[in-house]
Amino acid sequence: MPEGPTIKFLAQKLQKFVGEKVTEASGYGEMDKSKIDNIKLENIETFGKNLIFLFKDFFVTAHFGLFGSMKINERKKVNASFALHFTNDEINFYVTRTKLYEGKPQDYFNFKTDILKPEFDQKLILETLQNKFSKKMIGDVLMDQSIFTGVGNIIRVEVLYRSKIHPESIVEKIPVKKLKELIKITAYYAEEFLILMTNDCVKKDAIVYAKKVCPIHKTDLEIEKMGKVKRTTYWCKKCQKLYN
DNA sequence: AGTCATGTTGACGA
DNA sequence: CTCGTCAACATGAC
Repeated sequence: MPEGPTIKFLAQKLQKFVGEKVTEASGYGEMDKSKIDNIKLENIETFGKNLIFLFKDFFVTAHFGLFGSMKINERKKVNASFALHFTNDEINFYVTRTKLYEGKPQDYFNFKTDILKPEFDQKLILETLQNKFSKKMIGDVLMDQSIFTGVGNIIRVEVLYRSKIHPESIVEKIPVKKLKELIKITAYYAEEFLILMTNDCVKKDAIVYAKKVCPIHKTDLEIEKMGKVKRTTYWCKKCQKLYN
């Protein structure tokens, strides 16, 4: 269900709970929930595909994996893996993995890599690509959460098409100008994705993801589980140049 | 009904 | 030790 923008969308929906008192937490997940006991929810934010609930001295991350979902004041038939209870409300999470951390998110996460944060640092991303990922295929690197935090398969496929870069291109062979363009387009498309979320148009408005034909050339798209990520990748070999 | 998926982790063996 | 492979995940859309 989630890529970074999906999680940010959920975080926005939950803002009304900020400042409220959490009476208790429940769920079959293994995380120790004893500290969440009549405590104020200080803030809700995100890091990539993690939803973050901040309390005074600690915080909890919630990750949806592939099947995760969330309901506000509604329950599904199956038990929740995690739930936050308020005096009159509850937030239920299904198939969601949670983890509790002491301290602040900034102690653990570098917001400069998060494609949806104002702190997203395009120059840092370019340097990291050149220094640590130069021999790798760009289609693989885009899915790496340590450098493109929040990118999922839809974003990966769409930004490669929009940048006209073949997914199997090797990072060091791609002209710097093209790499910069790719990074910029990734941040831009992440914002677009978030807007499309509100109208449920992400898949409908995707250009190549889960499509069959390139809209420019009217020719069949390549559809393959490429690289190490082995995720279904859609590309047009006429539009997207292979640098290798 | 079978298949496939917006994701990650941990087990296992080479 | 490190890498590839595979399953698992109270799932859900087509």
